[in-house]
Amino acid sequence: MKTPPAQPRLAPRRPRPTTAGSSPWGNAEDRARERELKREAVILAAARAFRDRGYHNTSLDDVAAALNVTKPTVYSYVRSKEELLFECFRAGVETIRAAFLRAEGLDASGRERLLAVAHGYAVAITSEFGSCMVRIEDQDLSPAMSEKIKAMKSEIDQSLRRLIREGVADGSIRSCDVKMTAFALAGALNWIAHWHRADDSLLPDEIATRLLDVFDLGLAPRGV
Amino acid sequence: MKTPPAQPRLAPRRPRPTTAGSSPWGNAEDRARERELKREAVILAAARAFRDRGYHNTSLDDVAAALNVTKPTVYSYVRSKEELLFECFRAGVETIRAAFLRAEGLDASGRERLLAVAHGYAVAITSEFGSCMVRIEDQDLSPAMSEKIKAMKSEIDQSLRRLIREGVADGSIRSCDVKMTAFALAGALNWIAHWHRADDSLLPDEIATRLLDVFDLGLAPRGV
DNA sequence: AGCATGCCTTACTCGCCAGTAAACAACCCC
DNA sequence: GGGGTTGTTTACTGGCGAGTAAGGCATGCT
Repeated sequence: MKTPPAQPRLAPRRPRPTTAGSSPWGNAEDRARERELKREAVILAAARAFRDRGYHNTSLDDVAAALNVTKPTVYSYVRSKEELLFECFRAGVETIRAAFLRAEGLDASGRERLLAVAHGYAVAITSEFGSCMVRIEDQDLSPAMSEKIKAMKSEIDQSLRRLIREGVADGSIRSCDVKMTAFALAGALNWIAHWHRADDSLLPDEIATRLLDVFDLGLAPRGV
Repeated sequence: MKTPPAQPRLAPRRPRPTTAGSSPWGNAEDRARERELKREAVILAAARAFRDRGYHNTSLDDVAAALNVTKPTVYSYVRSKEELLFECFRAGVETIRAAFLRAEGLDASGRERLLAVAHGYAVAITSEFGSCMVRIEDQDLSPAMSEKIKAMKSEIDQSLRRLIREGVADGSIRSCDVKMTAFALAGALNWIAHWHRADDSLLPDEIATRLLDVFDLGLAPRGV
């Protein structure tokens, strides 16, 4: 790794702060903001690397290189590789949680809300954080972190089951094994991360619609 | 790791060959057979460890310890850790391929054959090799091995799609996006490996039936 | 100017683990 | 009972990568 001082090493300090020098206004919080942006960039770069090469096949040197910085710089934004993985997971969960919040407020039948959630879920999985999240195995984290992750996964699972139960209750979903149906749906959705490529010919929206088609009909009561 | 010669270290050479000493019959092939059994035991132990703790969190010392032997012994049955992973994958694929062979000969509609395959698939995933196989990421293997694995995965995918197409052709499956439907089904099935535990209250057969229920109805033509 | 403060760098340490060398023990057949 | 063979052990090497220490360089305040 002999890199004589060639290469215009990006970010040798930003040339000037975002708010021009004319503003003597306390830019301490300006800097905190910039720091947060950089932290997010680190997490995004990690998510991409973890998704493409896997957690264990990615060294923090790789992540740093993708950002044109060196490893200790990465360590100034996260405490450990594990924290980095956890943040990727959290970001992925956040996009899915958003799908729930969006659809749960809808004034529609249980089945319609479930499918709206699933649609948003599917789209989320095609994103960088979403696909990274699905691949994360809790065995790779310390017991403490692992518990947190399991709790978040469980929360999503429980929300799915609740929606299904509500659909069954209001008659928009035929009677079924709620747990298994939730697993089947979550499996079909999560699995997207294993075959979807960014250069796919289908848009995420189209993927979601076609993938969920079989569930749409499979969940509806007979004769509808 | 100071282990003074205590502990009754299993398998300090089997006390006597399977065929008693009375048989002077060439036991060269008897030994080859025994060797093959041991090799399979190594692969099974690896599959269990990989499934429980993940490939990267499992050292060959771990695998050896599970067999009450030491690492070099493991190396006398496989060339490398990668080969071990590949053999686990192959064993998993084999059980699934068997499900295809069993169901494809059936004299039934495309949908019935598809669901029979899926049922066998689901049961296979609950097995040690099946669940291990699903978790294997091809990023963890050398390019050569990775290609082999991708080819095998693709073969399974193509077989699923073919069954779906046949079902559509004979009218037992409603018109649908074949590729997406195959992905949805494969996802629901593969995902079993991520939630199923050996001590599950449901038998694999029951799991398969209930999980596939939504597909059964979702694939059937309307009004059937 | 000159001190303080972040930020980023080069240059390490240290543990883990895949893979290997060589010795050692049991078996087999003559 | 020796010599070959096979299976297993103890005891190593070598590299990779997570994490750290310490210095340097720009900015910015006074």
